[in-house]
Amino acid sequence: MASITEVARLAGVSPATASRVVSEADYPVSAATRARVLEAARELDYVPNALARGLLKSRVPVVAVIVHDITDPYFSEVVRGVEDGANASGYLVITCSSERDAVREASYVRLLRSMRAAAVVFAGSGLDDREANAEIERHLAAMTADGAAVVHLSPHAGGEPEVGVDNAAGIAAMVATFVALGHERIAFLAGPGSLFVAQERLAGYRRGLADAGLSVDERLVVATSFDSPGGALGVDILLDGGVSFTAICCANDLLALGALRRLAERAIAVPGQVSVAGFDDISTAALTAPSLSTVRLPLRELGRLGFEEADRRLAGGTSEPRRLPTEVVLRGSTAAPGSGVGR
Amino acid sequence: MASITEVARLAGVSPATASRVVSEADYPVSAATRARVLEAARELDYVPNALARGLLKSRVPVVAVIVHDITDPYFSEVVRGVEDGANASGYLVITCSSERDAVREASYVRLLRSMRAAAVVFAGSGLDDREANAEIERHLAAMTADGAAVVHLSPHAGGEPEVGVDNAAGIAAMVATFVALGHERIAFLAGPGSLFVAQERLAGYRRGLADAGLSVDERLVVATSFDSPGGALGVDILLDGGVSFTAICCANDLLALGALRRLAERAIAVPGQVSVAGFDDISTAALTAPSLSTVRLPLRELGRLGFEEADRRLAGGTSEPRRLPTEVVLRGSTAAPGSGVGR
DNA sequence: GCCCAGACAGCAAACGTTTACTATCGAGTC
DNA sequence: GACTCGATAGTAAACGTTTGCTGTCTGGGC
Repeated sequence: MASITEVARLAGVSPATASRVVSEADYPVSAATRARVLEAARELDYVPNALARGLLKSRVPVVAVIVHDITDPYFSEVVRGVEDGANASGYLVITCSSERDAVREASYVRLLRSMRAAAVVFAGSGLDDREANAEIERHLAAMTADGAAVVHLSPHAGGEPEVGVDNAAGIAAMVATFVALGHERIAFLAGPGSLFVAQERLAGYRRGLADAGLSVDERLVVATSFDSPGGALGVDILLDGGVSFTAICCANDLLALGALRRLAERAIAVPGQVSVAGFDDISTAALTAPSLSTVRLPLRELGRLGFEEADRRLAGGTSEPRRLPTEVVLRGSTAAPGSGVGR
Repeated sequence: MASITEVARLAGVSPATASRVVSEADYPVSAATRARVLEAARELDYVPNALARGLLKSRVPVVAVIVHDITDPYFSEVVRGVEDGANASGYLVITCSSERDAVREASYVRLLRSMRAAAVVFAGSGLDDREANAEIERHLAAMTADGAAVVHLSPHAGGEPEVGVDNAAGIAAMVATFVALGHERIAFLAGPGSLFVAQERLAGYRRGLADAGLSVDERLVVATSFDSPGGALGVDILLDGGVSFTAICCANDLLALGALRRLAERAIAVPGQVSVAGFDDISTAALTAPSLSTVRLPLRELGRLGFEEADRRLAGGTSEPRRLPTEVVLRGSTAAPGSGVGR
């Protein structure tokens, strides 16, 4: 591959001048010289070496997004949002999927540090591993000290996200919607208690019930994994527990999808007997039968704002934490209380 | 951030020696010296600069995956497969989403070239843009000449994929399954004719019918976009066309999901009146009601093998093109012919 | 007692840029 | 006519590694 030196030689100028032309530096170069350099660059199919450039500037125009699971629609939507912003600003986006393994997350962060990535955006909440988290914090500290930006989009061990979503308010709004429809016995599929987001959403459920003057029946709160098998399992636990309820509120859509499926398998009509609602509004939520009522999160915008926050920090700015609003979306899976299940 | 020079100074050795220790070079270093260097590195929280290293080796341990749309489960599953392989071999995976825009794809490839990525894996098939494709080819040529690996997982303008899936055989098998169930009037939602994959799948449909001694009714073949709105639109076109059929075979699951939804909206029973099948077996295919019969593609394995092929090429090896087998998965959306629709 | 090999360590060049500093030149200023 | 200044161009250092080459030292073989 041609280097700037060769371009300079072909154009009959010094590497410095060639560099000033191709990197569009703010430095005067005569029109004639400029043209000759450009022509030489074109002829040699010159593409600047980002490594050499990055080595000098100790930063490479890359923003990394760390997600729990790239196949989870929640995350891919956020990633797309980050890309929207980043690409418009000339950054490349690296997506790193930790598979919910803190050690893996740590090694990604280490690699990003070693590559001098300009920014790291954490899309998911923190994981549960003291040692790995300590390593991550060390790397992050070094990176920020070096001028890189770090942004969280979910609550994490270090505290509040710089840009986030009001999880608790969202769930509370869904609960209020159920109550308005006439439901009083509302179950909650909570996801794993170790996840910060799950904790916030559970808190929203409690708050929603409290706001409506209803008390929480702990037997109706079940914690499983954060995916559709977890939803199916949750329904089994609920049903086999025998406690009565007319609605199931889920901490995310994947749980709700699994719940819908298992309810169908166990011949329980939705929303005839039981209403179901999810959270996130992933694209498949509209495709199920019945279609899923849920709480829409502006995921793509969350990602975009996450990038913008990073960009602002990169430029030396700063700002207040920000919480994006959510919106209840009613579809086919919710209705006034039906016959319910349990005694 | 500490450099190897500082580590060397703290350990009281030369940078060369320090480098040989931390990079685990095949060069003798006395145990005592080694220990001192390691200790110094630990103390300074030293992390090697991947840019400097890459500049010297003119390669950075990164493999890039180029996808059409990161939110499409097909692609995220493939990406995960690539990650499986790459992470195990010490590579970082960069995911680049072209949004089906060849210009954007070209600028990604250019950036990857400038960053000296070790390998580029194209997950989706080529796009339709002569000029952008020419630029991409130029970059790719330079990269391969420089020792990088390029792997395609789908048919593209340059020819057959190095590792791929037997699309035509998969669709043909699905058609054969329909025929075995007793269907003779099988519609096909084809996706955009400009996509190579879509072309292969359409060919599979034709072959499947031919194998069964059935002729193709062109009025039952409808080309739309490759997503769920496309599926809904396709159903509308078929239904409004008034031509009779008892089954719909779709070129991918997203199409089938959209079709299922629209059929439900138009009160057509699945599989009571019409059977539906998809292609890909994305995870939501099992979550719909009725659950979707489809053809399972080993997407994750496709990604993993794609990485392995790249790895092999990086090591100077080469190999024959390879086609992965598919498998028909029967779920709730297919049955023996029902009353059908149309006259 | 001399020579040689092998183990170990350091020097310095090289990778491809960018940029602070210096040099040249012509034009305007007094 | 000497001086200053702005516009251009070039020189060389620096970013952080790796590695070929050149030593130095120790021990063993003769």
